[in-house]
Amino acid sequence: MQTKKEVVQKAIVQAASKEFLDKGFEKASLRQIVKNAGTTLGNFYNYYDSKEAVFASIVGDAYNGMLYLINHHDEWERRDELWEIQDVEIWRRELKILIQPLIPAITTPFVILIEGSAGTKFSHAKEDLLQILESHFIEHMDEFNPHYQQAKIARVLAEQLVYALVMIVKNYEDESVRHDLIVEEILFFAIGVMGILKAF
Amino acid sequence: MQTKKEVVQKAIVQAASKEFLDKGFEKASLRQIVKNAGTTLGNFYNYYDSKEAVFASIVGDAYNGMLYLINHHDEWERRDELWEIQDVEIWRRELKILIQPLIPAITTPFVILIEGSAGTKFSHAKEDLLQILESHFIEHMDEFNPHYQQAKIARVLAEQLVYALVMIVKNYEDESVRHDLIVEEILFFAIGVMGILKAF
Amino acid sequence: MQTKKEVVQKAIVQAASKEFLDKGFEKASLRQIVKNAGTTLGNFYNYYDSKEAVFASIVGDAYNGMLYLINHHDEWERRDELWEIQDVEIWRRELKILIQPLIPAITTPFVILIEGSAGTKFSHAKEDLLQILESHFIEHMDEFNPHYQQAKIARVLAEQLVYALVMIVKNYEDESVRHDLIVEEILFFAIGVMGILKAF
Amino acid sequence: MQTKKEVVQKAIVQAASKEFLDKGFEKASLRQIVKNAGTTLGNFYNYYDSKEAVFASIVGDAYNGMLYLINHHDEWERRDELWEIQDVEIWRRELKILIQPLIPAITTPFVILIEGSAGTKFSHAKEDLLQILESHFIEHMDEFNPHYQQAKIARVLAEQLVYALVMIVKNYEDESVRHDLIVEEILFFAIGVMGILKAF
DNA sequence: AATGAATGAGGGTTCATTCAT
DNA sequence: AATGAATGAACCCTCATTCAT
Repeated sequence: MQTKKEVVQKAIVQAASKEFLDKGFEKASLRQIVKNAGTTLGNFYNYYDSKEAVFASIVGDAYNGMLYLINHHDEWERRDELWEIQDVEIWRRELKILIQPLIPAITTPFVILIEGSAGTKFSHAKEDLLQILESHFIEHMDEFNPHYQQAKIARVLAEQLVYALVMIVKNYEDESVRHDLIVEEILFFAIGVMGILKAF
Repeated sequence: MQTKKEVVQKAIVQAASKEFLDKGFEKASLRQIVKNAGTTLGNFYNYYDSKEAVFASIVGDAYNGMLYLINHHDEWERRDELWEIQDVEIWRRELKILIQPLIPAITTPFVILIEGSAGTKFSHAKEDLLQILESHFIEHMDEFNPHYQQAKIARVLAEQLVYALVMIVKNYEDESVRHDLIVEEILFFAIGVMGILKAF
Repeated sequence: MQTKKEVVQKAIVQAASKEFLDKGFEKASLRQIVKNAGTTLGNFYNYYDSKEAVFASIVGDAYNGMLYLINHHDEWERRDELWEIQDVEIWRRELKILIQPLIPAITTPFVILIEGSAGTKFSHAKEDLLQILESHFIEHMDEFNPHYQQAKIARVLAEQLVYALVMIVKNYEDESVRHDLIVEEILFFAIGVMGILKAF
Repeated sequence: MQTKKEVVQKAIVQAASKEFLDKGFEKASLRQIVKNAGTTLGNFYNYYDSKEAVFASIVGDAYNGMLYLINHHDEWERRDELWEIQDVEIWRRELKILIQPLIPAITTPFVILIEGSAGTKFSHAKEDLLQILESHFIEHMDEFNPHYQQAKIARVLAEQLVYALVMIVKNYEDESVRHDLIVEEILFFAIGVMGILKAF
């Protein structure tokens, strides 16, 4: 029946999510997944066509969300007046609102997509995100201080920002905790970037 | 005899380093390593007892160095007066010197140890480093501002600092470039942390 | 009820026939059959007990017909006077009539039986037919020329005659085309056999 | 050692040849092959990269030989004067010589190539051969009797000629027996074709 | 009559490791 | 010191069939 099917399907998705999160797509074992889901290997294929199919079903939305963000990155926050503000508390307050629409995207599937998609058709996702962030940073850094010497750091910053988001999701499950930490992370990030770009 | 042996051994270590760096211990293929090293599977075992043995020989020094740093972390730089300085350029200059002894530790074996040791007896190394950093951060943050609310960010900061160092090594081979970027990263990091802790 | 059942059953038989014809019994996929029949795996077993059962229902009549022909092969055409005729056109005309009763037997189920029954209880059918034909040929050849040296060719001739009929059915769907080609084939066959048996 | 390796390799090739001959590429089971070869599945991959690789090593020469014959088919026998000869015994004698160079090509690997290559990169081989034969036949038939009505039989004839060669190899292992039967088959074939084309 | 979830055996393939030579 | 054949477990996937609903 429908009911039973959904139960097993959810069990598979949950077990698969954990496995993909822990080991990534390639090292993930279907045998382990179905064992944890309480079903059998053969039965798995009544629900998904392949290991990659269940992966896609898990990260699909996160991927499309990311694509949307990337394709609309020119509409990202242009709250340039913020950069003049010196009061961190005001920053916090503003960021908390600014970040709001991003929160639903920063979830376990997003982490799996970024960290565990090697060997799948999504393997380029992480690089796509990093490149858009890197060029975004370089652009901002150049606006802010065209004489800055260490433009190469942009790549490293992009990687660590993405990684920070990933780690927040991995370490903390509570949504409001995640929200606070993402705000704090971006605050930290913005201040750090500004700091290395100008005296203060 | 001795000479030839060393040549092969070096070839194995080099090929294995590249493989471990690219794929991590578990995904690394011994067949690929010996092929790139120009020897055979059987002969590999004349040099190392196992896949893990060659891994250990590669990351061993980095691990011990890391252990030393961890065990002597109470002797870490306490240039507290720096925190009063507002001029970023002075920070840069001082950090460049301060960082100097750390540079030799931030190498490919270190990256392999941190990123690729899952499945080996070194798998706890990353966590050990992260915990010492995390508690170190918490300590400093508490000194700096005992009223700060988001202590949980310490964990995330620790992870991203380590990750940033890893990325610098992975993305840039030139040593002086690495040095500059590490300085810049730590500068960015310090400013960011200070920023979220207090108004400025 | 009855009506619906027959519709489904016919759909199954039709889809199965195509699948068995294309791939033979063993390579045929039940999943493919039910998909093409517009029903489900489970429902298939309300109509047939097994993959082999539907196979049997398809080839059963062809098999019994073949059995009948084999068991009554001593009553086969003995139009011995034909062998004296030299005019091919007369042969054609006579064969066209002689072949008539055979035509309804040379159909898709017959082809499936001969070509696709490996792995079923009908797997011996092809061999049975070949043996009767072979001994039939040997008998005729011996009558015709007792000094002929290559009696072993009888086996090969039997196989290729059967195969030719199979190919005619497989390649041409139009019944009158089939009829013409069967006549031509048997004509070709008879002339060839006579040819290698004697000068003419 | 080399010796041992060759023994196993030969055992694999022999067992695989039998399996491919009996079941064709797709239905052939590697597990069955290695069992009959007296080795293990894992070890098989020390000798061949894949199931298809061992298949290719078996049929490769036969395929190249066939390609050569196809590409040089315009140089095939043009012993047109033979067609005027009425004495079958002379035909036999001439064919025996004419066929000689073809014999080494008509072997077990050839049979596997023609009958068992579905699912491999050689799957088109049979069709290639059939098409060249069919057009060859049509050409000759048209020369011989431009008014002949049943040109469609050319396809059927091509298929049964190839099949006859396959059956000769499958049924008889002795080389001289094969030679005699191939001669007889082609003799039968030529006479049959001539017969349906003209009165005699 | 119909669904499709569940099972278990088998398919080809890759792997680190052992060992006789 | 060097070879690579041999092993056995694990990998993802497909299959015909059964059965509760």
